[in-house]
Amino acid sequence: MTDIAVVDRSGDTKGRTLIEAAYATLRNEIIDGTLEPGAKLRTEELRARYDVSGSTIREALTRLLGEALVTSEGQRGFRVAPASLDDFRDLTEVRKLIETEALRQAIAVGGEPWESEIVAAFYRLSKTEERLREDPAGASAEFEQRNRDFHRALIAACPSPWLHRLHALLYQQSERYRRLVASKRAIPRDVHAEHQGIFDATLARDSDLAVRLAGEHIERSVLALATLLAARDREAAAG
Amino acid sequence: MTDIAVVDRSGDTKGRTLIEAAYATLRNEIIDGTLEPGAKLRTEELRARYDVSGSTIREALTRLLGEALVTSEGQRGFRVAPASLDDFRDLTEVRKLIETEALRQAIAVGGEPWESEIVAAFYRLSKTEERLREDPAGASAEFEQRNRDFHRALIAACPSPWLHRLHALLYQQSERYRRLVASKRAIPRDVHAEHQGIFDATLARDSDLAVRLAGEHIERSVLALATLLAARDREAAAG
DNA sequence: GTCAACAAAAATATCGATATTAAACCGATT
DNA sequence: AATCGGTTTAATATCGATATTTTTGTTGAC
Repeated sequence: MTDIAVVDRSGDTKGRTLIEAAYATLRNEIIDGTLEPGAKLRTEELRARYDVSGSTIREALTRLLGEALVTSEGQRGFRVAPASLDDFRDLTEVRKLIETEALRQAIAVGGEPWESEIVAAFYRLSKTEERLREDPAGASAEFEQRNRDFHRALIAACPSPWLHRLHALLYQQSERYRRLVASKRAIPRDVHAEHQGIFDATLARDSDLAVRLAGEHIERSVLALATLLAARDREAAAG
Repeated sequence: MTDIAVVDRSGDTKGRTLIEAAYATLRNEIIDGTLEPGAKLRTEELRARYDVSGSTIREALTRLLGEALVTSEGQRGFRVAPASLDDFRDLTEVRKLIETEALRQAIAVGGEPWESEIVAAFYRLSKTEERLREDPAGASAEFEQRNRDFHRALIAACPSPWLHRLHALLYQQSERYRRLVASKRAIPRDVHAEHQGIFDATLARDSDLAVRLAGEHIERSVLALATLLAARDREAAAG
């Protein structure tokens, strides 16, 4: 006679089913770095932490397998997917390919509702960027959310479900790396100006320019991480 | 030591763990059409059929979720992913994008080992194509295998793990549609000639031509399915 | 000291049963 | 006839325990 008759909906962990809840929590913790790349994911430990059964955890982990956020080897359990600069470089190139194609298609067919959604998303993002300048730590989660919304709004009019699916997959992957950079206060970038450029070009229906700017925007994040890691290596060597 | 722990499991239904075995079998049955698009996947039924426990089936199904071969809705269980001409059209466009990019990169950096693997794969494929002409039903599984091997060999030298991953995902999806066409005896296509063209252009390192031919090759399968479905609709209307 | 063989110990994979939820049914009411 | 409520039935989601496999640790030989 345990007490859980109604699914506990505490915190950011939404999901009507227990598996979905565990899945969402786990995913967040992997993306925001709480669970570090390569870390072993013991079912017993997680089971205790989330207060659910082993099979429930197992199924949540299996889902993350499909999103390449965890790996699983034979009879040796699960781990958080490893992260490396090489992987990020590769990921970024492919994301650029997908995202720019989606953007091009969106610009080609998007109508007024699409445009106004972009305007709204850009406005919200800009507001959060201001807040971020005052309170870098506090507004960070909100910034990630709105950044994602803005990028999604840009390509929302792209008619290809598969492009959207792949984009979601790749974006999520890169979000993990981005947070790593953000948490370690990397070189300051004028992200707002970059967004503004993409925004203007998109609404002006200038495909080539929008695609070019978006591509550069995506690439810059790699540069940021590479610089960060290089600096860390130097520190490690010196200290 | 970089580890891509994704087991190859191409084709066969064996696997070290029961879950993997169930997963492989299920996947094959979905791809080859034994389990029809949209069909309900009751755990109890599958449990009995494969003689394993419910959770085992459940986990196998969850894996297929990540490959978009099954869908799952809230508390309403699993189904085989639906198939439609629209989906196939979309899928094909995106696959073209990925596969041609991978091919371009492979041609740019591939060395002699890559070339010789292509020659070997092309030879094997050609042999099977001959056999297929005599025994259309019997050699079909082998043809699928070798066709896949050939396409994979073409892009094997592409250095991007993410492109390979996406390609595998999309290729698998389209394989399901292709088998549908094959089983219904569609309009005859000179697939061999198409393969020959891609083969020649690739070994000649003519990126633009190879990419163009590969793109057309991929597109033709859509045409085949569209024609087939149109014919079926006419029959249904008439009969 | 290194290695191998083997015995605990830990972790994973798998099971069968139970609790929860959605679907099917069915009669009463408008 | 169609719709609404409540009841039964079927299916799913979840659990806790067991069977297997991997990892760890120890001892004895070389």
